[in-house]
Amino acid sequence: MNRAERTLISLMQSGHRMTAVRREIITLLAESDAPLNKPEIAARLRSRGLQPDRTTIYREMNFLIANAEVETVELGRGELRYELKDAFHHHHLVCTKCEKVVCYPLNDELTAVEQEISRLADFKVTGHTLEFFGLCGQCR
Amino acid sequence: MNRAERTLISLMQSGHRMTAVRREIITLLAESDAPLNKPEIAARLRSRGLQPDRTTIYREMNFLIANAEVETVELGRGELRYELKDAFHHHHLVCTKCEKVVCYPLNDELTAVEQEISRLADFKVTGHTLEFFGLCGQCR
DNA sequence: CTAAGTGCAAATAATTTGCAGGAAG
DNA sequence: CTTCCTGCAAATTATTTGCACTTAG
Repeated sequence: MNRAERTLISLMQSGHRMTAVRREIITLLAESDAPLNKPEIAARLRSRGLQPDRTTIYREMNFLIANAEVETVELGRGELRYELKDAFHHHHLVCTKCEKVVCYPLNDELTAVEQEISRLADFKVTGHTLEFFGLCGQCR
Repeated sequence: MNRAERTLISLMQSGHRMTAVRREIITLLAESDAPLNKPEIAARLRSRGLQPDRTTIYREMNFLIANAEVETVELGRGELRYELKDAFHHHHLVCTKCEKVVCYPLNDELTAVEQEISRLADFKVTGHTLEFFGLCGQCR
């Protein structure tokens, strides 16, 4: 069972309906190796024969986020990108020249830092975002 | 000489003009303890007696970024926030309940990670963004 | 004076909301 | 059948561009 199937089944088992738009958004996010923004999602739906109204995409992304199946990512351009929630926590390497994005998993390099913050700053850390910018192999 | 004055002088020494809007944006960013978005900047300019057109604010933020005096920050809401470039590299603690933001400096906790990325992923890291989310002392 | 900055209008794009009709289960 | 989903319209907000006028130096 792949990522898309797992997500589809999880939502249906929670009693949610499975519409064509919902199924295809989940599938195309599962097949993408980088987070996508809304225009990209709309374009990929079109190439799959679906042309939902923009409103539907807005509402569907909110639905998927509310149901914890999708996460947002920000890569420095003031826009939200979306990716399927994954089993493993990961970050991104963003090439500032060709804009390519690849995922990069980190384990507990930050847990010591987060504990130090809780201690020094009176702040209970529950999450973080970490993105790296630079030049990919082809662009350097 | 404070941060605002340093920025003003740096720009003028580079041959740039110092207009009222430019001076006040720099001053209010220097006085803010958290990055501001465009509506917040507009509101603070108004309370200082300036009501520039939105266009002017867009252009001025682009100018300050192009001249490396201001940086953008993204805090998970799909919008850009702006802060004066500081002498020390820092990150942010964002309270997910009251939305308060405080700065948090880190030294070289990530340099080992970045070196590992260069080695393992064929990617030359030139920068990163790191933001922490959680509950501040008053909200936990 | 002259280049840079500004306001205004216009065009475009992004986002949100309500409502009525359509579809999943 | 009943609830959820969807499209459409409308309102609001955000962003960009051109052009003529203003101002800093």
